[in-house]
Amino acid sequence: MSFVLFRLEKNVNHHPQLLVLVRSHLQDRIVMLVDLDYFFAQAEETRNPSIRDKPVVVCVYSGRSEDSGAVSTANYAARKFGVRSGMPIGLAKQKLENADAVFLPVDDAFYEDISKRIMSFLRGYADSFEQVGIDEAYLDVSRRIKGSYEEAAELARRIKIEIVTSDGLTCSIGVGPNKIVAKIASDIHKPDGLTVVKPQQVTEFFSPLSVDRLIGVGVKTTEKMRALGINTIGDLAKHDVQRLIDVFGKKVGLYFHNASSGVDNDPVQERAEAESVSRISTLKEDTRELRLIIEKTDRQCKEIEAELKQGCLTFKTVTIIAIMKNMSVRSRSKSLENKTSSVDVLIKTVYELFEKFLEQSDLEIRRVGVKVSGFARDEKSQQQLTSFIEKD
DNA sequence: GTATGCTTTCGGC
DNA sequence: TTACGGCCGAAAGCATAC
Repeated sequence: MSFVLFRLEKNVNHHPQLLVLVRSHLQDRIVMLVDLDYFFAQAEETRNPSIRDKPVVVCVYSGRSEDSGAVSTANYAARKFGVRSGMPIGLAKQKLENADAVFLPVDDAFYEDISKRIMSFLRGYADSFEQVGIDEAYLDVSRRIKGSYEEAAELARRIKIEIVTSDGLTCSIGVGPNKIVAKIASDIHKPDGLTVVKPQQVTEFFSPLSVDRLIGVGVKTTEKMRALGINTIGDLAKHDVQRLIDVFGKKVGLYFHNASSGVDNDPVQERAEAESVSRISTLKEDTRELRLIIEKTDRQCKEIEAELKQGCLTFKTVTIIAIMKNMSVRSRSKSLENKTSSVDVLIKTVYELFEKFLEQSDLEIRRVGVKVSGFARDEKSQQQLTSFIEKD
């Protein structure tokens, strides 16, 4: 994206008026990030208000034993006890001993339903719209707000009221000149926050923040940066670009450099359809027995087939995923000669990949998964579906 | 030299 | 003291094909 911008500016350098036009169009944006607070847990609170004041922990149970699985989301009452997303359920239970906590299984269909309603009216407030995951969305409101941050804040307040009124949920909103600033702004006062960062405030706002506030900076990258003496976003902004590129690679290094100064030309736009579909699940026990693995993956293949059928999609590449006893992740993939939608081909390919994989490794396997990618529309089944709908 | 495929790693939600 | 989900995408390094 920044490459396109560079070429544009280079070409219009001979035409000063055009340059101003391009620049103002790209730079004077107002972007909003709306993030539904602790979404799954809050959704559960609306369904059963009596749990509102208790610690609520929404879990993905793996089914292996009573408490095996991980925490998906916890409300703030639970977070006060140190409960975090991704944490083992058993550990969360220990932290919440005698706290009168509520543990609930995830109910994806319920959350999806709420999300769809909210996203569809949010879309109506934006010049352009980009949903991220189930509970977040960017709104480019530049045109309808005409460059006024005061009006943007007013719109944000209206949106917050509308979400509370329609679905009883609070959200946190960040407003800024681009997606990165809006995202970090939304993060700063949670829950039920509203933070507006104007262009001239970006440097002051960013400098003292820890680098891990940036999207793309997780545990590993934070460690690497710490080793380079980079702790805050301000430190990152002062660091030599070439050094960042040497350490993190060209694309990521440049991204860190620009992001740290609050520079981001990434447009707000609807995301494309998914490029892969996968299923992964935990085995009853760790094993190296092909039969037990295939029992699980056969079901996964059938689920994947059903999902692809809805979009009339064929696939080209099959990947198997194995999470070993020690939690290390392994994968193997194969690209087929021809695109297909056949579940039999999928099942057979998965079998062969796992058979070969087992010969190459000697650790027991804990979780297994199947992924397909390289999609294309299957025109034949699309026509059948269309004529079926027309007849109806 | 370029395009594509395969595998791994990292990170977001 | 341990404990441990299920998705998704981006990118890099390497191998191979053309």
